[in-house]
Amino acid sequence: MTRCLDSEFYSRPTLAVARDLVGMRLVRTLVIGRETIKLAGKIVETEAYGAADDPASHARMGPTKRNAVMFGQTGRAYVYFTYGSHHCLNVSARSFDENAGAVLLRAIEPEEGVDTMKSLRRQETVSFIASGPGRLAQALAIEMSLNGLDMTSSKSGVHVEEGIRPRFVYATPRIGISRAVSRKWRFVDPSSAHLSRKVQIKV
DNA sequence: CGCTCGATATTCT
DNA sequence: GAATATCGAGCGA
Repeated sequence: MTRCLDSEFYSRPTLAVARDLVGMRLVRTLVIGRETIKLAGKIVETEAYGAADDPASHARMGPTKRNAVMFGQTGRAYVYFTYGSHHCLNVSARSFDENAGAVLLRAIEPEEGVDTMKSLRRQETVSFIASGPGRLAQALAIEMSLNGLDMTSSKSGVHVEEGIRPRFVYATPRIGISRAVSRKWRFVDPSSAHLSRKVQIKV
């Protein structure tokens, strides 16, 4: 039995949590009638989002109905709907001296339940089946009803297990934002071929 | 391959 | 009214 990451793990600086989640294993448990389906994959890409001091964060203006989870207990699923068609999955994480924070899960390498992910995505191409926050959410059947879910329990439906982390991770600017572009708060597994975008290597 | 554009909920101005 | 933590279709080279 692999250890489920607990609130101690998530109650650390958001940046550290985002970095350390790379290499961990994201697990989604779907119960359909009498059947239990397990979907899982290695996290290969994350982004950290902070509080008032982070102009790119949903939490920058203070708590609202949408971002409330970022201000609550750590280790909770922060799910939001964006661009009118996509869900994104985050996990709340912060140290005690920060008042909001979350880590956006951007990409996994599918390991278990690949066929179910394909049918949820309506795609056959496996290489990018869960690469990109919208695709990841669709491949794992993430919806608004999961917002606020306790991810520190393996019974909740979504949790993260201990995994083998790479020796180091790349830190790059976050994707799709226009403020605080220079902050390198995106973390990727250097050896993964399943990233939502290729890492720009400086020459 | 790379670029443009439409979809369209939620929040901000 | 404008922007957005996105994706995929359509088009041209």
